[in-house]
Amino acid sequence: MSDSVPVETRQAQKERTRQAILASALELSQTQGFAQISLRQVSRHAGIVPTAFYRHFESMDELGLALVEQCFMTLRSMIRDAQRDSKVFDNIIDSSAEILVGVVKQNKADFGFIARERFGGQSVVQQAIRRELEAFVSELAVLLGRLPNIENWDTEDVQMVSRLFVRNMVSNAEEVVEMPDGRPDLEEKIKEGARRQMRLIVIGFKEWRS
Amino acid sequence: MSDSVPVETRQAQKERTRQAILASALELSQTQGFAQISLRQVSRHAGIVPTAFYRHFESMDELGLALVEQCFMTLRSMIRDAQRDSKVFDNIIDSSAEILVGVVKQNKADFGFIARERFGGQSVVQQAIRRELEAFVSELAVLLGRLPNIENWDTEDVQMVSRLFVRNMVSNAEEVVEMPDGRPDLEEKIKEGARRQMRLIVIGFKEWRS
DNA sequence: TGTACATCAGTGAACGCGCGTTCACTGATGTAC
DNA sequence: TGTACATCAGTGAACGCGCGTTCACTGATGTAC
Repeated sequence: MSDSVPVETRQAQKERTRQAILASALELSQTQGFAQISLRQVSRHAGIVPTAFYRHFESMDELGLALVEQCFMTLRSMIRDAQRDSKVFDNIIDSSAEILVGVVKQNKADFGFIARERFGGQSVVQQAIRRELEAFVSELAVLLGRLPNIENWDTEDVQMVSRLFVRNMVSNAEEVVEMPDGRPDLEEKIKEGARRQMRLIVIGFKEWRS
Repeated sequence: MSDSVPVETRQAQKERTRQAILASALELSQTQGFAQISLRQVSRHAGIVPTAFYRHFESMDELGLALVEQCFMTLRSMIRDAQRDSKVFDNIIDSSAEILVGVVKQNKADFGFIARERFGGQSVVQQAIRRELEAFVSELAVLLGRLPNIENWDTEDVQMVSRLFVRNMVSNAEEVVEMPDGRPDLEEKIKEGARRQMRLIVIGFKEWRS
């Protein structure tokens, strides 16, 4: 291996730095909120000089949008996995609560970002998150519309229930994110709360329009 | 009226300035979020010099806490009025939705502050809001516990339902706050959504524990 | 393969700016006599 | 009532600091021959 053979390609090194910037921004925004962190802080944490930041993002706004995209990919993959999981068919409520709490716990940073920056963030980031959340409500509405009790509802009602579910999902995610580490008792409590809320809503389904 | 007779007492003038600071901070945080605004911006908007700020608040943190208190007073007075309103007894759901949308619309700034700073704000402000919201959930739980369907539930269940209501209240408040002015159609849609969500939860009450 | 040139991620100095906070001050309001 | 002093909300200059952004640069990686 001579000196002229690079250990890593230029492209790979650039990608590594980009990921370092994204990870730094996500970590720093956990304590302070994305809108409060500076380009210089992110760069410092990522181990580059402030001017090098511009090789990857035009501005903090653009970095924020990249983070939104990343966090919603995590959220979407959660739903995809839940759909594949056969246990979900046997017991929608319990397994949904289980999956929700588990996935959120594994991805606190991502879900925390969505919950936190949905309001209070920079307006560009806020708008992006709201757009994504609204899209997510519609996607979930399609899934819900296939369930036995709901298949004959009109579109607006299904959309409303979907919104109710997403809201509670976000709220529960917020709780898990706030949860201190190493407190399985609290985790179980949140899971139980999520289960009860969903059961309450589902019971409502049956009697709806009566 | 001689020159030596003051038009306004020193104390009254000081209170006026304090209110100007609070109002300025509330207005400025609507667009940027409280954590993003500076002591100098608030002072400028209130028509005083930055150093005069310190005559009223020790820091921006203290100003934030004062705003939290102010906003929750608005929220509590909403509930108090709702309890007094006799229409509420005839039709809890419809009149609650009506009151919620109406009051929030009249106090967009206050409710917006709570919704926005609950996450993403400075940590002191965040903590204060969460404490107040949790207290509010408990207060509402006491009221709910007196309702016919619920009076025999165990405490935790009532607390959970109360949390569900408060969450949806906050979510609906968020929607009203985001609502552009002069769109009665949107307002009606939110009101209708709130009505449906509450009805859904109330239907769940009846079948609970079945 | 070796050489000569191009690319471009990361550097480091420099800039002007708004920030929070300090300090000694001013002058209207309030009070004691 | 008038006078002399105390109080204190608001002033204005000054400070050091971190910020975003500019610019010319460096030197390893990539490419053409």
